[in-house]
Amino acid sequence: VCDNLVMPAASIRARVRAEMIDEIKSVARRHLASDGANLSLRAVARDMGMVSSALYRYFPSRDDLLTALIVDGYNALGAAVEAGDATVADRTDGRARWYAAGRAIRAWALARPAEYALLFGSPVPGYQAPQDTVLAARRTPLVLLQIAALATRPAHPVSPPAALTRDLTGVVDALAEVLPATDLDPGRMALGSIAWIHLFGAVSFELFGQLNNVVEARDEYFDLQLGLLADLLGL
Amino acid sequence: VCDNLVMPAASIRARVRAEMIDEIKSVARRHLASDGANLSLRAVARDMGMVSSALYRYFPSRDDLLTALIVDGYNALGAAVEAGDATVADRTDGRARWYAAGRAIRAWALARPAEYALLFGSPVPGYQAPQDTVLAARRTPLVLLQIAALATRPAHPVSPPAALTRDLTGVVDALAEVLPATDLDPGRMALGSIAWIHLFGAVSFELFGQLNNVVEARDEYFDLQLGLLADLLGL
DNA sequence: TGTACATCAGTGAACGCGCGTTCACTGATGTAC
DNA sequence: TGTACATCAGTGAACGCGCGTTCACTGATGTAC
Repeated sequence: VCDNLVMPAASIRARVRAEMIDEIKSVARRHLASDGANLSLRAVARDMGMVSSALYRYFPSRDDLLTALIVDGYNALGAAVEAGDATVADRTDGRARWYAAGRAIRAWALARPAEYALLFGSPVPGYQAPQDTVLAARRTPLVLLQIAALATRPAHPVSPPAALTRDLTGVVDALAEVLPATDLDPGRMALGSIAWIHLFGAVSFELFGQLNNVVEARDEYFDLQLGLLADLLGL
Repeated sequence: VCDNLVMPAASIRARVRAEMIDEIKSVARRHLASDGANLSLRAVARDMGMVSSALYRYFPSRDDLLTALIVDGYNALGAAVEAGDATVADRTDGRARWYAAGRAIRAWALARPAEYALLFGSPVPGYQAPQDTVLAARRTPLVLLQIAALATRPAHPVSPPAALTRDLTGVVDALAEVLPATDLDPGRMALGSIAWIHLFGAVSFELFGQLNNVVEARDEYFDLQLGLLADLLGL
C-alpha cells in the first residue's frame, strides 16, 4: 500500500503487468480443469473480459502460456512436496519423511488433477516442452532422492548395468550443487529414481481413472504402496 | 473368394459393412498418432475419401468411435501380453513369464504410443468411458495376476487393510470364472495388483517423456524394474 | 513544474481455418411375391 | 424369372459454433527535457 508512494512510476506499471500475467495464468488453470490440455486463449480472454488479441501483450503464443503453466505446476508440486517433507521434525527419520513427501505428491495431484495431467499425462499434441521446464521438473524427485539418501538399513540389493549407472550419475552430478552430500551409491540412486517412478505410477493410475470400479480404499492402497517402496529403499 | 458365391447376398453387405468399420477404426488410429485424443471425424472421413456425414452410418457419434478404439486397444494390448507370456515354454517358471509379459506391455506401448495414451493417459475431456471398456481393460492385469499366483518363494510381507482386501477380493471374484484356480491370499493379491500399477508407472513415465534428458539406457532401466517387481512378488 | 514525445495496453475487425451433427436427397443393393 | 418395394450407403449443403494469430487503431500512462 505505502510502497506505491515510494516506488517509481515505472515499477507500478511493471507490477500491474505482473499481476495481469498472474491472473491470466490463474484463469487458464481453471480452464485446464474443464477442457484438459486443449487450452483456448479465446476462452481465457473471454473470462477476463478482454478481447483475445490482448493476451498477446503478455504471451507471444498459446504454447508460451502452456509452458508458463507447466513450469508453475512443477514448482507448485515441488513446493508442496518440500512442505510435506518439512513437517517431519526428526530429519533423520527417513521413513517418516518418505511417507510425508509421498502423501504430499498425491494430495497435490488430487487437488489439482488437470495440472497434474498437464505435467505427467499424455503429451499435448504439437507441443514441445522447452528446456526451461526441466529444472523445475527435477524439484520433486530431488526431494525424494535426498530422503532416499537417509536409508539406514541395507536397501534391496540391485546391480544396475553400467549404462544406467552412467545416466543416473550424470543426473545426480547435475544436481550436486543443490544436493551437496550425495552419498548415494549407484544401487541406491537407481532404487531412489525407481521409487519415484513407481510413486508416479500409483498417483497416475488413480488420477487417470484406472482404479474406478476396482478399488475404493484408495488412501490405504496408496499408503500400502508407500510402505513397499520405503522397504525397497531400506528406509 | 469362393465364399461370395455360397454366401447369401445379405451377408455380403454385412461383411462389407464390417470391413468399412475396420477401415474407419484403422484410419482413426493413424490420426490418434498425430493429433492425440482430439480425434476429428472430418479428418478421418477426408482420409477415406468420404464426406464426413457418411461416417454416421457406422458410428452414431464421435464418442462411440472413441469407445470402439479404446475397447480394441485394451484387447490388442491384452492379446500382446498373452502372446508374450505364451512364449515361455516352462509354464511354471513365473519369473520368466513375468519378464515376458512385462516386456510385451512395454513393447506394445512403444509401438503404439498414441493408443497407449488413449487407454492410460490423461482422460479425454468430456468423454465418459462406458461400462463396455472395463472387461477388456482387465485382460492385461488378469495375465499378470495369473503369473503372480505362481510365486514360489515367500513374497514381500504385507498386511493389506481390511477395506482394501475387500475391494481386491471383489475384483478377483469377478475374475473367478476366467481365472479358476485363484490361490491368491490377500497379501499376494495386493502385491500383484501393485506390481501391475508400478509396471504401468514405468511404461507411462518413459512414454510420456519424463525420461527425456535423464535416462538413455531404457531397456536396462525397465528390466531392472521388472526384476525388482518380480522380487517383490516372490517370483 | 510543464510540455512534447515515446511506450504500452487494449480494441475490433478480419483471415483462414477447423469442428460435430442434421437433413433431405440420390442411387445402388437386397428382399418378397 | 421378373417385377415392386424396402433397405441402406453415401452425398452435399447447411447450422452454429469454435479456434490462433495479425494488424491498424485509440487512449492512457510514463519519460525526458
